[in-house]
Amino acid sequence: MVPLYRLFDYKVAEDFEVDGLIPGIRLRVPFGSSSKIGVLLEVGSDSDWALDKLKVVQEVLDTKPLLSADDLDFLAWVSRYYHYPMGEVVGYALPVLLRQGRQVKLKQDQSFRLTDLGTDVNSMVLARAPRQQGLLRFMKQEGRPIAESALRTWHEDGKKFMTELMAKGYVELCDSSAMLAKRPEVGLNADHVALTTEQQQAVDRVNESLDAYRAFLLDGITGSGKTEVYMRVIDAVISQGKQVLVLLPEISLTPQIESRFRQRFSIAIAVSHSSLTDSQRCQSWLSVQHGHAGVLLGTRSALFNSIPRLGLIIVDEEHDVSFKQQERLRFSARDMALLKAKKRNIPIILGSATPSLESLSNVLNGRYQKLTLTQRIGTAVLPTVRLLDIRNQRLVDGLSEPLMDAVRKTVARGEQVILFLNRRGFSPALMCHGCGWVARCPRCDVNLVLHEKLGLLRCHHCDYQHRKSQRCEACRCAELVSLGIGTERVERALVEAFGQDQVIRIDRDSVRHRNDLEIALAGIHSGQAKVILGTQMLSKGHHFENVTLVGIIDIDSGLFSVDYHAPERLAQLIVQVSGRAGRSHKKGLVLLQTRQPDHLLLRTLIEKGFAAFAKESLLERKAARLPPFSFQALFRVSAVSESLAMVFLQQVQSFLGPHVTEGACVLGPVPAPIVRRAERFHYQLLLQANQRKQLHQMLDLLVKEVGAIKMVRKVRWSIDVDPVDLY
DNA sequence: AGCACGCCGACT
DNA sequence: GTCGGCGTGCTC
Repeated sequence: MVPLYRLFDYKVAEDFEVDGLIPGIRLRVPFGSSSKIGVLLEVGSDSDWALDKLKVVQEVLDTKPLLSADDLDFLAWVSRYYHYPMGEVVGYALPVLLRQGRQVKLKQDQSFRLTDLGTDVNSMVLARAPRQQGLLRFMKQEGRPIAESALRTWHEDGKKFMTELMAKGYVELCDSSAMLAKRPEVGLNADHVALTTEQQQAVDRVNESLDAYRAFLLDGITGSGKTEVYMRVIDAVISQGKQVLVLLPEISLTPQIESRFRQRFSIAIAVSHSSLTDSQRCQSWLSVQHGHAGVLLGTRSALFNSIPRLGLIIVDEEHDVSFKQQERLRFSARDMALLKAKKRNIPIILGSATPSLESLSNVLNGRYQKLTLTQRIGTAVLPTVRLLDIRNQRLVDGLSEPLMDAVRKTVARGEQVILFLNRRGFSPALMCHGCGWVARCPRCDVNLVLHEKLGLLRCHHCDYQHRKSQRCEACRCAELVSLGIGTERVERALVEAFGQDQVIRIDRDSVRHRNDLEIALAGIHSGQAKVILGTQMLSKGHHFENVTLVGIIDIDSGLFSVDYHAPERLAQLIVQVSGRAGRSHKKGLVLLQTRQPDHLLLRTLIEKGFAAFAKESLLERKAARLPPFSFQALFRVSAVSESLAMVFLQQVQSFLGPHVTEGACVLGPVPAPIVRRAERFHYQLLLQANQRKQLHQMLDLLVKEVGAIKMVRKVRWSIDVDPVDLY
């Protein structure tokens, strides 16, 4: 598994038993001066290389393939689509331990059940061991065996307490495979929850086409019960003996869904995300690959798990940008999930309250079937969303008087406020009043952000930082002005108004570690903090009961960003935070500060909702003769010297000229961290093309061509394809 | 990506 | 003399 754009041929000894050579097995092979683990992709009798120059396979590591023909086909497609070395892509599909060539056995997931003694005994005998008592009660309540893996979600040390109970003779081990083979007849309470008509229709639609590819967009507002729909469909799929892949955008969302699923399904559930240890991850991978786990719940990398009996894919919060990996293999898990579903000929559900425009466009052109949930479950009321016209308003540190007034009133009522500002630091630019000099990053094409408290100027792209001096670095005069506002500056203003202990700031600077966030969230839940200020970080997955006012400090920058996805992201944010304000007991208020109160898209969003906004946006794009979705390829070119990088870029540009039909080539330094000296020169080349085929042809040619540019062999590139009209 | 090989400066 | 810095090229 090497990061090279080609494959390597090997031979085996003549008397070798060839039957064991099935694509997908691991091999140990000599490579250069060392040896490496490789995955067998193809078996053949000839080679482009001279046969006597081929080296001999050292060891066959598996008897059964770890990756099926389907998997390899999918990986090859990914490799081609993103122009990323096959070796690396295959590496993504295997957990670290297997990649290292280790022999790992799937540990049998043990299950525990009550003995007769345990069933009869009164749990009060364990009064002095509350945890054991709790566990015993839990098991009685469940009335079925509990798998060891499920025990861990009950309590961190669940296994320990179970061992104690076993020693006392209240529980015993039982065969978990027998238990997993069929669903217990005893339905769990969740099954008794009646579905709304809409939910039932959605479930029925999907269930009608469980045996063929079909893409569904489950468009349901916050609190409309999407998860319940997922669970019903999953139930139908696993009772056919098939497996389900559920992709979630972030780790923080996995535990809640995991526990809901575990309560609901008796079949083994595997989870996969970055905070597992290598060994846990490997076990989880194997349990899915062996077909033991019926559901795989994970973040974007779970897409690469080998899932032999895959029967359904669910992508929850499909609009979320974290489905797109922004490093190395820049794949979009959402797009590749669609591809996988298509290739396996199985249904896929994309769920969201604020679907991506790509999805909505695909609904319009008939490629996806839309399932809509409009009713909220329970009593939650949607808040009022209002534009706050700040034209001619005096802003103090980004806050207008009407907004501050609303904040004060809310706090006075003993309720909480969330304010959003998507910019960290004190101010996004530092300028000299005397000569106009602006602090800029020496490595990137961006302004440095002032972090006042730390006395630093920082680059938010590459983490470059240096001390802020009192004088202008160009003319040495002392009149430096901070332009624009960041969270730090707003925090200062809020602290002045409400006092230190009433205000809490949540952004990447204030919460460095996982624990920091938990402490901050605890401070919010306890009600001590009245005004919560944060970046996007705060907008996902957290529910605060007492928040009745949400303010977004600056929405205009989202309307006029160079990124043409910015308006929909803004709209998604607004809808998302609206779901956070005033739950259950009280109607909330969402205030949006803007100087564009008549902006068509904004008005549409607020008056008619997200669906109308999206429709309008699509029409607007059409009117502007923009393709609904263009391709963008991003090359990160790193070369040993700037002049070599330039040579490469010129070659590429002249080469691309005739192949790009529409849209410009943008050439320039890319903001990127400097890792090693040799990677000093990063350039990005942004391409837009109308047709996927053309772009791919172009990239193929380019890859060949780059090999021919002798001078710049050290150039490395990665290609980032923007969401496309895939199926 | 690793790793070897090879070419130059500064050390016991 | 040779140790080790990194620039260059190769991996079936």
